[in-house]
Amino acid sequence: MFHIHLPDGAIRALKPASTAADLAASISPSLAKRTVAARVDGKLTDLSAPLPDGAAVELVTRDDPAALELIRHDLAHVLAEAVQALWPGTKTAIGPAIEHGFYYDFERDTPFTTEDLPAIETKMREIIAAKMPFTCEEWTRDAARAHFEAAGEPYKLALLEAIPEGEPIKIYRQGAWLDLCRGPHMRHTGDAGSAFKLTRVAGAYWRGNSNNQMLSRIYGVAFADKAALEAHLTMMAEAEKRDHRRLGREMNLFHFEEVAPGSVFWHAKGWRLFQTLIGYMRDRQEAAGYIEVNSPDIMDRALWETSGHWQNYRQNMFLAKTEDDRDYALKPMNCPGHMLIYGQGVKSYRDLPLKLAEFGKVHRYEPSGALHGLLRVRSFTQDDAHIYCTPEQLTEECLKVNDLVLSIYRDFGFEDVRIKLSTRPENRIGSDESWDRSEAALRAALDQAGHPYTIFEGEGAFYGPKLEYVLRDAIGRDWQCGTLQVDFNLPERFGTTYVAPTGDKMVPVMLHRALFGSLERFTGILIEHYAGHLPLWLAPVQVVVATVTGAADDWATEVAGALKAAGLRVETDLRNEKIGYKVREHALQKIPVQIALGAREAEERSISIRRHGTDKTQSLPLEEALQLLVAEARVPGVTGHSLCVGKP
RNA sequence: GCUGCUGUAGCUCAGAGGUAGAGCACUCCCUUGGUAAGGGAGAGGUCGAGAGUUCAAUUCUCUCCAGCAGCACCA
Repeated sequence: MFHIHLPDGAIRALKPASTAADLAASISPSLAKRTVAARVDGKLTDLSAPLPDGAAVELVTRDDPAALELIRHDLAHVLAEAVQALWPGTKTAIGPAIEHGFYYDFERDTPFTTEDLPAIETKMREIIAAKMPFTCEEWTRDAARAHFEAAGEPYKLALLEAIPEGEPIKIYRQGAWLDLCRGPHMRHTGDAGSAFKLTRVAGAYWRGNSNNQMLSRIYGVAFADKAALEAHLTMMAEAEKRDHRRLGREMNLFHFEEVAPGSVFWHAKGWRLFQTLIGYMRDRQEAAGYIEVNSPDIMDRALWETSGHWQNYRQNMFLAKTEDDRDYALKPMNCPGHMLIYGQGVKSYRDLPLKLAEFGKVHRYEPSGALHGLLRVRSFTQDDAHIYCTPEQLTEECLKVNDLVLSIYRDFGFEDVRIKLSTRPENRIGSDESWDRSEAALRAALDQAGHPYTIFEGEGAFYGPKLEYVLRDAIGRDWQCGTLQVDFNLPERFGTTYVAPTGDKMVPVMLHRALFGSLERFTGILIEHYAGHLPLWLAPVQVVVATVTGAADDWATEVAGALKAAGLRVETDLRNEKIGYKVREHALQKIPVQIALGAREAEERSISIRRHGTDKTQSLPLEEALQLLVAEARVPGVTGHSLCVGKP
């Protein structure tokens, strides 16, 4: 007899070679109607595939989260059929489901434009309405090769050749159209539903390799139902509202110019935010035993040859040749400078771990297409530090960095942090043995910390493996910020040593680490994370004191003076405008606290306070408000009382 | 860097082969007004840069620069 195990533990007897569709039908007609696929022994499969005897089968209905991937993948096929119906001869490459939707890559003499999308979408809806059944066939390699050769589909042929010998070659049909595909698919094109939208066209390299042919990619978003699609589109609109490039302009924080692509012009308010972050980090690092140093921006080629940057990183460096024909380079990293600072004087094991920190501005010639507001620039300030320690101290130092970085992110409300471990890349310096040790040290620290992590093979820096800290913002987007890298190579290249207890000269291990990563980037992330509504301690202007009438000018000046004396960042607005006008303007500037003063307040020596994001006002004595605001404006972290006033 | 798109006033955007417009912002005047836009007047642009076609180019063509989306790369 033929048995199937159901998720609730029940065992069901069916006729041999039954399919999941038969199983659903045997349970109930309504279930059969809603079921679009099955999970057989944990793996998603077609409803029409024969079940193995004794399999654990879970029926997947269309509203199952697992069906979402099928919806998106089905739509990719529908998209390809629509495109080939509209433009016969278009070559197809690959079309997977992705986060939020799907895409398909095509090759065509003239790439698609957004004007083509409505027609394609209409065609897709026709194909969906036709409810063409998806059927799976297994072909021989020769048959498949013959078919795709005849069809003029070189990318399919390449994909076919990449399928290992012995694996089945599956063809999915929907009506007259077919595709080489691993599957699974739902019952018919109608199951894909109508909650989708083609969003954009873009170029994409065949197989993701920039040496390959550029294909034309069409993207779509898709969800199980209209509500989810709407929610996603709303979320996209929300992300656009938070765009730091737009908020940066509106809030007068920074701007960019054509003469300096990828370099920030910080306005007074943006710079204050930037410096507040530096002040905060300086406090946290000082408490963690770091000492701050500073190294030159431009250094001779010889240094970069010693460090290996000249050989391995030159295409990313800004070079400077002087009148006397000497080659300099703007530093793309701070580490070589720190090597020279370490190298001054003899270091003892008693000096270790030595933690040199620098808010160094580095320049990297990034590809033009990579630039993106503050998030990807060509000159940026790192909260960089290099920790020199003994091999015995290595794991503990990694752990300390890990604790520090997570604690710092928490101060900004980033609780959800993922860690990536990137191992040795092809283009690298140093022996395999030192790479073994470096990678092992990072693993050991992570295991001890008990924090889960994901390994990315071959993605380390050329001098060492690295941890990367990815944090998730208020609307669920991921941002890569901090990094921790182990380096056995640079100390060797620079001949760096310390005197061990035995009196022998030993080579220290070095850690590179940055917690914000790039101050520019982190500022941009914060703007988006907070949607411009910065917490009081970060807001460049914390309080605006605005008058209702000229009669309150003196009182407003006095109030502002008292707030300033208490260390708050305050501006006054005594303009000849109505209070509603002033309130609106400062609300648009996302000023956290507005204080409105009229004849009444001047008379009572009180203040009327209004918090950003509300339309409520509260009347308070000045003293009380002062205490409240000062407490709220306190910088989190170690000293807890620094307001960064007058800090560099 | 690659593919596609875009570049007109501080911002958001119209516009046409015959040397430019709107709203907001800005300046000035009137208004002293109680929590998201009071009224009036005014000023403001080598139409991203260079070349070409044309009697004439901001408009058409080409090259470059920058930006946007994606790819690739990356903090």
